[in-house]
Amino acid sequence: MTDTNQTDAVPGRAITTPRSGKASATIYDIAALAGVNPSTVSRALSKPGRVSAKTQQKILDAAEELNYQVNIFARALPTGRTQTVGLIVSDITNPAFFDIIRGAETAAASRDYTLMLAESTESAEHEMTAAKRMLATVDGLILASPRLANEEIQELAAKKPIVLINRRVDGVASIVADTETGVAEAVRHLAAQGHTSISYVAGPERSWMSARRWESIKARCDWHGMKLSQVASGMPTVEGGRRAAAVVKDGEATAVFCYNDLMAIGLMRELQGAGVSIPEQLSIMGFDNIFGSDFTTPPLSTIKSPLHELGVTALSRLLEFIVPGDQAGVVESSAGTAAGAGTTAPGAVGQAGAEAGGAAVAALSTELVLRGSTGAARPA
Amino acid sequence: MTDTNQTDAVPGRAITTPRSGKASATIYDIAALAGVNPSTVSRALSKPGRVSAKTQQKILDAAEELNYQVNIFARALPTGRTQTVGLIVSDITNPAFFDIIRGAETAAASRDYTLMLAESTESAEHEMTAAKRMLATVDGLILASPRLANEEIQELAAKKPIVLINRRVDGVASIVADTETGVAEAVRHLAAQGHTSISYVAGPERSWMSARRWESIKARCDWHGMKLSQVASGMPTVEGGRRAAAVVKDGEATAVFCYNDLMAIGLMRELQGAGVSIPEQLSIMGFDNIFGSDFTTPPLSTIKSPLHELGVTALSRLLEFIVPGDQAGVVESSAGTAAGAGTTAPGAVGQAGAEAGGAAVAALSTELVLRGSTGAARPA
DNA sequence: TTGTACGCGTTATCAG
DNA sequence: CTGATAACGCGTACAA
Repeated sequence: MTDTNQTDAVPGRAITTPRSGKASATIYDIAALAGVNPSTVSRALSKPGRVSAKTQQKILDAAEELNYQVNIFARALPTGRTQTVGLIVSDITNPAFFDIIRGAETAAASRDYTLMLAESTESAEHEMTAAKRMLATVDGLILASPRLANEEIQELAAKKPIVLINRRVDGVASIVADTETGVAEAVRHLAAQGHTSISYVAGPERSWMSARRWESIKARCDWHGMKLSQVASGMPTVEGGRRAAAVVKDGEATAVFCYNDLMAIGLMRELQGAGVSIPEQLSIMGFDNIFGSDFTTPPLSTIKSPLHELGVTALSRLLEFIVPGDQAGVVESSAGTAAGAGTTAPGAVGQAGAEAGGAAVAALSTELVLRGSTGAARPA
Repeated sequence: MTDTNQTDAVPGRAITTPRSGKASATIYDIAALAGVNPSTVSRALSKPGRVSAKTQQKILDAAEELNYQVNIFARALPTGRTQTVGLIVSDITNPAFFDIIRGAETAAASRDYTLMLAESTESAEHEMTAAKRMLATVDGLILASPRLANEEIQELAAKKPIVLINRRVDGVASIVADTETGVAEAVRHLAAQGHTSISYVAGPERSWMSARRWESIKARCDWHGMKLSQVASGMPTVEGGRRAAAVVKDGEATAVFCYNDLMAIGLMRELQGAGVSIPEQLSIMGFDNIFGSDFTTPPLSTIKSPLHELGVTALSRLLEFIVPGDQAGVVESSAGTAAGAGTTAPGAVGQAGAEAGGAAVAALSTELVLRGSTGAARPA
């Protein structure tokens, strides 16, 4: 049987489009069934304990029988809570994000929150549009590597709780991986291999993280007395990396850091296509350790980012703002710092920044992953 | 300055947690400002045209001034519409899905819908949980490669509009890529290279698409008089592919199809690790053409799926159910088939399946991408 | 502990 | 064409 049409199922049977899937049960229905008042039902279901054990049971049974399900919109109206959080990433197709996404999604699901996803396609404008749309619906928002200006982010943060990933903005909560450790290892390794001149292929201009990585590398190179230069900047994609190949090839550096793995892969492949052999003639180091970075030949040396943890942590942090009460969901129990920003009043000026539990920090640090794309420096 | 703490921003300034971001304007506010009745405002804003031009203008101006924004929850209460659709994928970290996700997200955003994302982590149970949670919130749902049983899917479809990707279930709308063309090309190619015995590494038991691909391959092999056997089945991941290596190695087949690229990559790498050279001793063919499939050595030959289009099309189709009115958003203008399932009454039995515009079909077909992992059959 | 009554922001159904 | 008014489903002071 040929099977070409892509739209429909078995012929003869129409696709069922439930116009009005029988109106699901309300607390009124269950109140009637249990012989109590709707408000009692509401109490029993939302704050267990403020109702007698037997009525509680009756209500629960009735709810079960009618397989009741709260109407979150009706609930959202009086409370403003939606049990939903948003996540905006700059590029869904960048594998670096899907670990973040999964981390956030998993953490959200485990706390009975639902995740809304949007992407900005590397555009500040799109990002703002998506953010605004989401803000109407969501209890809080996570911005991963946002391209927005600081003021725009603060503006958003004034409306709903916001947590940033890999970005710092005054007055806004943020989770950022510590680049220092990984970079220190990486530069030390390169130095040991005889490299003395390094270059950095930067990411987008608006990328806070790209600047941050540059700074870290710069600091370590200075320390080792190595020369560092930025040779280019472009889209954080494979194509962006390819575009940088020409400049890199003409440079004198014997090793190059790329803003991320995507660029590193693009750069490497383009260079190889032009006849330069990696790592004999040039060492290449990426960032993030994304899916596929070990598929290349040679496999990519890179600085691994705690992507998954970034997502999980950001979500936990966001939920702390939204539900100041519970401490659940945080995997590592940080030292002892109990009071977070959650308990401080709206405009309170507390020193919430002081807490940096040892465990949590370790979990968010970067780490060198040595593979085949780096090696000894070519003779001068 | 050392930069180790991952949680907070600049010291001295507390993180702002807007308890009550100034209650945004309601239609009452704008009614007062425009000197009309709230209900008139509602009309003017929701169904333009049913109000006089001048009051319309006054209202629009007032709304602009107060930068009014509908409260979607309040709206959802009477109407049931949320301007939100859900997408559930089986594995967020599978690159095959992110093109689908992006396609759906983009299409949704362009129609002013927001996308909710969840994953089932290859578990039917998780999938059901996620689906139920979403059902309460969304106007419709897309299930990409669901692991649910047919009855469960029909059960869901009875409540809200649902569109399946790469899965067929009686009575439920679905978008599936046509495997035939790509497979035909692939098998023909293998036959020309002298292969006479092929094997198939299957995906999960519950994967409808895995069975479908097997059938397509089987049909073509029969046609060419080639021998085909299924050697294994497992998780559709790199690891799953690795696990199949042992069995494949002992088999007599000189070429192997894998359920997807992830498995193909895993299989290839494991085999190479065991000393077998690809494609000299064994040809490997993947499915989907995911990100990274061209990074391997040799680069993977594969059958490309129209991932992005799958996402876009599924979303458009879903919206046709939700908003039967508009035809926008469909990129390719199909031949002439105007009437869709949208106009049929709830329980109507129409032959909605007959329409299969030429353009749309072509866009969803698969295609052979020949790279280095396939070659001439090894001598018997 | 439980019932009463009202508000949340919109849409929808009536009259006028 | 426009103005009242009643839902929509739930939370919650307040009273009993």
